[in-house]
Amino acid sequence: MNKAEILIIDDEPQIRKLLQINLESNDYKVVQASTGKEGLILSASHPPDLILLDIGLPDKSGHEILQELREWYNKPIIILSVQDNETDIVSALDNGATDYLTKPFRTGELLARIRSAIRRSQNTENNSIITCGDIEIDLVARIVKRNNEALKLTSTEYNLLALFAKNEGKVLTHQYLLKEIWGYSYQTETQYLRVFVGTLRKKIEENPNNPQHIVTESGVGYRFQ
Amino acid sequence: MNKAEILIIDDEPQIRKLLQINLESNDYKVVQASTGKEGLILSASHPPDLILLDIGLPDKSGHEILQELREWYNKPIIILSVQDNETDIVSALDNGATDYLTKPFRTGELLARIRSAIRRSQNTENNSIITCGDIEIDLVARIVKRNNEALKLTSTEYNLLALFAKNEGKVLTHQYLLKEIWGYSYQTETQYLRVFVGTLRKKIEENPNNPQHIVTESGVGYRFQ
DNA sequence: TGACATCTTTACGAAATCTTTATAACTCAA
DNA sequence: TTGAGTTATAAAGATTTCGTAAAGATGTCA
Repeated sequence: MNKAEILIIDDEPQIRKLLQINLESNDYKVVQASTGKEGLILSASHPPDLILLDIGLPDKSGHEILQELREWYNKPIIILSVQDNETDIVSALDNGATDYLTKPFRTGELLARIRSAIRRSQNTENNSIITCGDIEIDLVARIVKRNNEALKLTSTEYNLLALFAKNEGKVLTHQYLLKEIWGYSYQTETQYLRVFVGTLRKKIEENPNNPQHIVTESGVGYRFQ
Repeated sequence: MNKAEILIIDDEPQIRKLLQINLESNDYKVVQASTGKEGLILSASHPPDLILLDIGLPDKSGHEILQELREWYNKPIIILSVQDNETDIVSALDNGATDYLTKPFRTGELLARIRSAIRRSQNTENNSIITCGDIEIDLVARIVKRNNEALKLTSTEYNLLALFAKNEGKVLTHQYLLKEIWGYSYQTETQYLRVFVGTLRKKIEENPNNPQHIVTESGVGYRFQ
């Protein structure tokens, strides 16, 4: 199998160098762009398997690059952001970013997220039965099983869980979840989410106080895994 | 035994070719149609054992084809859909689709779903008698027995029960049930369902107050098991 | 026509679910 | 350690959905 190819779009040479060394030593092929414009051209001329995009770029803001990319590019885009900029992260996720990392990041985490994003994008097939650990969701029969035992979920609980499962491993923002389940005008009702995530955890988690499936991403949203 | 025959209705030649190669190498006979209209004609002149239907067809929408097919064709119809079009999938299932796959799909999964759909349809076909716990339904003779004792059901009650039994374990939405039993224009008359489910439960359940066969899925529909 | 079976409609209490509120627990940085 | 911001949990209140009985409507058949 060929090496997976990763495009880095970041204006800081040190960061690019650091990423390059880490990624190449883990058997990825690396392409670099120091501006958003250059990144767009490179990705169009030879689409990479994954893009690492700094959201704080100087020429065009990273957000614009993200939107332009997403008009045609549907492989993973992982956002790099300085810490303490949750608004950036949330809006990037809402605009189709696959995942995010805050600088400075641990390389172990970086590699793990890259692996997971690439794996998911290769398994694009969208099952009508989704299995995730001890949880199994039959989207046609509308049945959820845990350790092969059927669970009783209300309609909203089921819809929420199904949405999570279809986006396994990916952070879903509060806004996105609310919009998908309750509708456009409910995007501020985050308390609904807390309540329903709570009841779901009671039903699907071994230990609801230490959830393994529905993980909280504070300030951003939730992640199902 | 003869080869099972599969009709592909899809406007993209590459997809048809891909499917054809995979299916033929797994000992299915393949017939192809590039438009919905052609598919309807072919299926009518020589009914296949299973239909693969692209929901995003150009001439008539796949949804219309599905509806027309389901007026007389009761073998499996598996929907092919592009990813991320949940509304399409849900409405296809409501209109009687057996299962669905999103493009791009892994061929292993495709074959598994085809096998499973054909197996199920042969069961209900050859047996013509569906057994479910203490309930036994003879679809040819239109006779229902409970603990080997014949039950007296009205025509509507029987139709409803037979529809449930053919979809054992699967949640059937109010919409779907109403459309199948009463017709397209009755999709909002959920009260009919309550009344008839009530009388059915009195006849087939050990304890109608705690139904084991016809389970209600609040806000969604009912499930037979 | 009238008896009978069946279907449709209405009404209302019961049950399930959703929404809201209150409060506790947690997290992170000053 | 405190305090602001965020999240979790429980429980009360509101709303929706469901089940049942029964009355009215329709149709069938002798």
